[in-house]
Amino acid sequence: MRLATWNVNSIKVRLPQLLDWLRATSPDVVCLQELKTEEPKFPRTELEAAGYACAVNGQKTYNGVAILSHTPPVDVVADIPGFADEQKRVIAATVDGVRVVCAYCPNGQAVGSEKYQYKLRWFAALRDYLAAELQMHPRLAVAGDFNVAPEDRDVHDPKAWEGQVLVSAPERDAWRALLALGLKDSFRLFEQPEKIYSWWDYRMLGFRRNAGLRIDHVLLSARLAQACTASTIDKAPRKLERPSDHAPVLAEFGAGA
DNA sequence: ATGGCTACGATCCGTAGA
Repeated sequence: MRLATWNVNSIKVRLPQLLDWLRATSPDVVCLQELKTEEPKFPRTELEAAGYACAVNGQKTYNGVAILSHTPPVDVVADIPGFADEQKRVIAATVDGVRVVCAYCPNGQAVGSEKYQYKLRWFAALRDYLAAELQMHPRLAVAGDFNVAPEDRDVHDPKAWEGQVLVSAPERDAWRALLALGLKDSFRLFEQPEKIYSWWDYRMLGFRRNAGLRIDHVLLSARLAQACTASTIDKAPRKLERPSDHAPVLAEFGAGA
């Protein structure tokens, strides 16, 4: 199974690129974030024609997540159960016996802001949710835009970013609380080149300068981590005209999963 | 020089992203 996550920053604008990328890459499961559209306007027909069933949790203008899969997703659950939240940031489904949680974690805007407090509350709720999911599903993958660069090596200029939102100590603590559940960062299961990122600012020639952050991740339960054979970031879509500011992240599992 | 871009929904600017 090949699983991917991609923050597309508007499904409407990025649909042609997504369809091209699905044809070129043929992932079995794709987690999408920042659809920025309501479910009725989600391009279900086009994606079904491309061979993907869709589970969608949409919202006008902001947020919005979906799971696409060759095998239709079952036991679909939207949002974090028991956590009151207007924002559509989570959808979960089971595909081929793998429980997939697609997450668009809050940005946090600025350390200490109202949105930052919300981000930390949200991560606490996610941790509790994933702890319960792990009890039920030994084969669990959590894929999405986490809006946290876990370590300094995930940051192009750690000195400039020190203490800022996306890298601050409380955010990294929230990330490590997910790892403490037994989840593994798929990308770090393997030797990787240096300076690999998943997001580059549209401004300041961010991509050309490789001034990026690694904030999009695939977390795996122990069982899936054992069976994981590769995890990569595909920079190709970021090079296109009118790209998303995020690149897709992939994780692949062997038959032993 | 702390901006610079992109998307959205309402205009011809404000909000948000990260």
